[in-house]
Amino acid sequence: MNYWLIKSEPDVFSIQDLAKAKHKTTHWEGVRNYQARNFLRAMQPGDRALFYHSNAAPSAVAGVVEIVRAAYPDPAAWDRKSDYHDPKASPENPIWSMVDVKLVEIFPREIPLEELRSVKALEGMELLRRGSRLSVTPVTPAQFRTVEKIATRPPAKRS
DNA sequence: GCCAACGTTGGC
DNA sequence: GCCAACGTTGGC
Repeated sequence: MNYWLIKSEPDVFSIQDLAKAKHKTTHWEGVRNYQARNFLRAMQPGDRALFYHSNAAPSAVAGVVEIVRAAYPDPAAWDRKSDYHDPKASPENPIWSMVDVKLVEIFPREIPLEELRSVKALEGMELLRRGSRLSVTPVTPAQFRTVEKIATRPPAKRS
């Protein structure tokens, strides 16, 4: 089983929206970056992912989801009316993939980016890399456990 | 809203 | 295949 981190702008789709969705499940559509797509394709049912709110105030990890369906074609790619439309995509040549994810938990408190940066055990996390923009990234089991642990206890005192 | 970092496009 | 121009992401 592998661990990941997936980003979403809460104004577009938040973890609270996921909690309200049917079966607390959604299609993770709209990934339009090849590297991120390839990570989507490496996901397997049972894998878990941190749900990160980007472009938020503050940006933060908000909870955990489970991958419940492996990658399959993202039909929004050839939907002319979709924000995620790609003129090069078609049903015969889907280009882009999506997975289905299901809510596991909303953390009792969000962990802001600034706090993640202060945690020694999270050094090297792709999200924290300077200029990192990938919306789907792998996370090590140790990093995943560290984030889960931090989420269930009060914020550390900052020096 | 600004802007740095990054990815993509297209002329050559 | 290089690289400038452009578009997007996302922190702040």
